[in-house]
Amino acid sequence: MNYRSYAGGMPLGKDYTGQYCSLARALEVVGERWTLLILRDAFFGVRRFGDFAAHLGVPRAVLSDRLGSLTAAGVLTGAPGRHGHTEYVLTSKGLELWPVIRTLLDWGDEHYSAAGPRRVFRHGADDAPVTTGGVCTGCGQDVPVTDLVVAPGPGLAETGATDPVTTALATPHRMLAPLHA
Amino acid sequence: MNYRSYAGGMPLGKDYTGQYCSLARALEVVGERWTLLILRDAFFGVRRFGDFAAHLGVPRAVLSDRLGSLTAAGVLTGAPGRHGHTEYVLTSKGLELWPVIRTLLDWGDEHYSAAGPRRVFRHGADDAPVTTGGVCTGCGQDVPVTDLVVAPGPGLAETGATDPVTTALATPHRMLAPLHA
DNA sequence: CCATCGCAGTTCGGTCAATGAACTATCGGA
DNA sequence: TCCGATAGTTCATTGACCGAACTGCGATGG
Repeated sequence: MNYRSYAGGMPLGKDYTGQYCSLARALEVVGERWTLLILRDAFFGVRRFGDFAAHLGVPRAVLSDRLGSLTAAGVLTGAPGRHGHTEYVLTSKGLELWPVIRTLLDWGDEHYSAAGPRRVFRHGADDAPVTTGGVCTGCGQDVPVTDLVVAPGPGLAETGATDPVTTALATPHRMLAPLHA
Repeated sequence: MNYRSYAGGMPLGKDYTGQYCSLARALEVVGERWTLLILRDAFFGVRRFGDFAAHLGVPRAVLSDRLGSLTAAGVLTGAPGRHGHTEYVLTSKGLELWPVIRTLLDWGDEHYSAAGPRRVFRHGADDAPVTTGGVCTGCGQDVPVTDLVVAPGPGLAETGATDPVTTALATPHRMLAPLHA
């Protein structure tokens, strides 16, 4: 059986036909090159095509394709924004991907960042660190991603990058808050 | 043996140069096509080249490349097995990827499996379900992946597949226990 | 001791996606 | 209406993926 029929075609050539596993289904949606990095930026508040392109260095054709696939899959929604430009915002289905990104991020910090985490996450309410599992070490509550603040960690190196996204992320920042207010 | 060496070049065309983020580093290791499915099978106890190939339907050249990359990255280790064949086993670094696979699996079950989870995970000691976060709903303990039992869930469809891995996974099975005893 | 079998991994030609640069389209404002 | 900024497309090149066939090796058995 061929699952190329979700929403008018799987993300180009990246399906896993024959795998009857929810991991395979999930990877058909978020498993392509660049996709999780795009979503990470979306969690950080990036909403505009040009900001994704500048921050990620992804070819514009690929970015266009990925934003379209994610929108078709219901992970992002393309709302008309302030100046007539489309704004790509995470849906509730997309927000549920946060644990995936958080666990991968932590694994990368653990094994590929000798100087410690590159970014740290705190509870906006009491500024205490939040564990991988999403529990605030201060108040003990389960913190939804909308209440998280991301800040530079000890392992974050100077990059010299000057794009708006990198600049905005150099200071603590509430997750999902749009970079362009 | 074709281990595309990690020193002197990231895994061909799959690097994310310029991204100073641990997510990008992690994706360079586990973000390529098929890689997470290979690791999922490794958690399920698959250790042999032919079993991976038969269960996943991945081209053998790609499988060979991925197993080599993962071994070079220290996620798998290639120990000589029973009959002179190499056995690919997860290292401790690889075991730490379980939360990543578990969260993705749950997201896929949630959104792409109307009949419920395709597989369920229980605590081997008391047979109670274990949450996404790894906590046993029976005893409340944090259950390491080595103490998990995976069993078919309500959403698991009949596939007609007859390969050894699919067959072995049709009944409850301790995670990481080798399929070929 | 040699033939055979099963499994591991490589080779190879065709196909398809990623890349990067240049180009076009569209909207808002002066 | 003209202009500048941003979004998204086109296109030739490069490289990864695919699938099938092939090679090589250790174990088995007559």
